[in-house]
Amino acid sequence: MKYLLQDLKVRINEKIYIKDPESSALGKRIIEHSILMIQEVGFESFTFKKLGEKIGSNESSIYRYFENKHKLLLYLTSWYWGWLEYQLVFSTNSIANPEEKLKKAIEIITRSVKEDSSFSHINEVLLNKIVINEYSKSYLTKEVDEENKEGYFSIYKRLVMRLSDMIKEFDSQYQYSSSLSSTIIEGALHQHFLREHFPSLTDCNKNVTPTTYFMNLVFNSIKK
Amino acid sequence: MKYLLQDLKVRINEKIYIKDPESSALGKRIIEHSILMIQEVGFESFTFKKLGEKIGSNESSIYRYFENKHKLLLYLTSWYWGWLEYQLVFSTNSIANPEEKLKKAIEIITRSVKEDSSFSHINEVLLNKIVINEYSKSYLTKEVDEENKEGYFSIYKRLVMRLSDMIKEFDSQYQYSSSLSSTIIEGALHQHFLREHFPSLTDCNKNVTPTTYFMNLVFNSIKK
DNA sequence: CAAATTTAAAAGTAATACTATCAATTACTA
DNA sequence: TAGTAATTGATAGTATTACTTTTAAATTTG
Repeated sequence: MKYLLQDLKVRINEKIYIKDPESSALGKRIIEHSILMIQEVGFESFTFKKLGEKIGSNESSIYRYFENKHKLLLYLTSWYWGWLEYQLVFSTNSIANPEEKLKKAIEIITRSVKEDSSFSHINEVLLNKIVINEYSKSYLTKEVDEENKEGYFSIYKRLVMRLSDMIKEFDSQYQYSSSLSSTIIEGALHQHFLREHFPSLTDCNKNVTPTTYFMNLVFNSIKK
Repeated sequence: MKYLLQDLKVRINEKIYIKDPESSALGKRIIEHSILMIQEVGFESFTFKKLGEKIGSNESSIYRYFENKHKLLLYLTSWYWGWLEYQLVFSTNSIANPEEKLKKAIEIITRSVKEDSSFSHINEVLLNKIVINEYSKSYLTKEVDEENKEGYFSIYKRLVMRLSDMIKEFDSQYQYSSSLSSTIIEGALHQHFLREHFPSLTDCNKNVTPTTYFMNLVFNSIKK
């Protein structure tokens, strides 16, 4: 898997950035250290000025890559969903049995990332944490409809639909495959968050993972 | 119901505010118009300065009630959850049958608020929309653990636990009542949001409500 | 090697998120 | 009902954020 991903580039909507950060050393440094910094101080306290200082570069240089930090968040989270989508497709592609396939899909989507693997400048473990803590903020805005029209969320939407399709393939009678798919993807992030910060609101802990819970939920609720 | 709620005051953790907004006319105007304004411009663009202008009062006067807009959001959402909890308890209290009780609970928690009812200065319909769009932002912060310790989320937690208890009452064998409860409460907000902004990611629409979906999900997944 | 592009540095602007001071108003209390 | 306390409004001020602009130096590319 590692090897296969080596040269994969996640394709991000070009309107999200001004200049492709993958196209230069500075761009890659911006991505690398923005992940470290957002994880460290949180998205609210994160600024381009601080990031500039950290990477020994100037604020204005960063603005030539991203219009603002919201767009950078869109970039990072799009990258994450694209990376996850790749894993999903790669791992389920060869599975013919719909049940097995769906099981594998849920496993990949709900597990937490524990190994920083394939991309030199992108730490997927931290990026996973950023998605858990910050992804909602990228769409819970007044501009969501415009940005959706521009296609800023298309990778995420494609992922939800892929899982939805697998649910339908497993049980063509089930009526809520899209809602269930979006519930799993969003709900998994939420359960990971609760496990960390509100343990009394979840049954997930050291032993029980969100994967266990969602696997049980899905396979009990459909195809009875 | 309306009449019964008339004199109910939702009890909010005293550390959330500096001065109780229920204790003065100005305080009530702050609450009333902050709801209108946050709904109108979104939480990010909302400022105490703008609110002051709107209500013909001074920025600094608002700061005497709330430390910052984050605390105000905590106040508003706590109030909402407290109000919802009251409805839940009131409506399910007399139901003895665990299945019926749970059904009623899910209905109350997942429905959208369509009538501005009981409190003169609080518009519950708009507040419901604010909770859908902004609630996550109140806990997806670096300060969440401290604030949780201070009890800022206790009403919400109590609500999740109440629903969790009802699930357990209905099926004592089910192992994930807390996770399921938190999934329903958070997931309902999410499905309402998707219905509005990402219709392709949900099966909820004009006819199918989040209530329909969650009712199906819950009663198929437990007590088989 | 020259031209084009990219980056760094510095300075500037408007808005945000407050804090402090003081005077005017209102409320409460003896 | 006068006196005191509490509340509010007005003004001003600070530090930070979220940018934009300009210019010059460095780097890349053809």
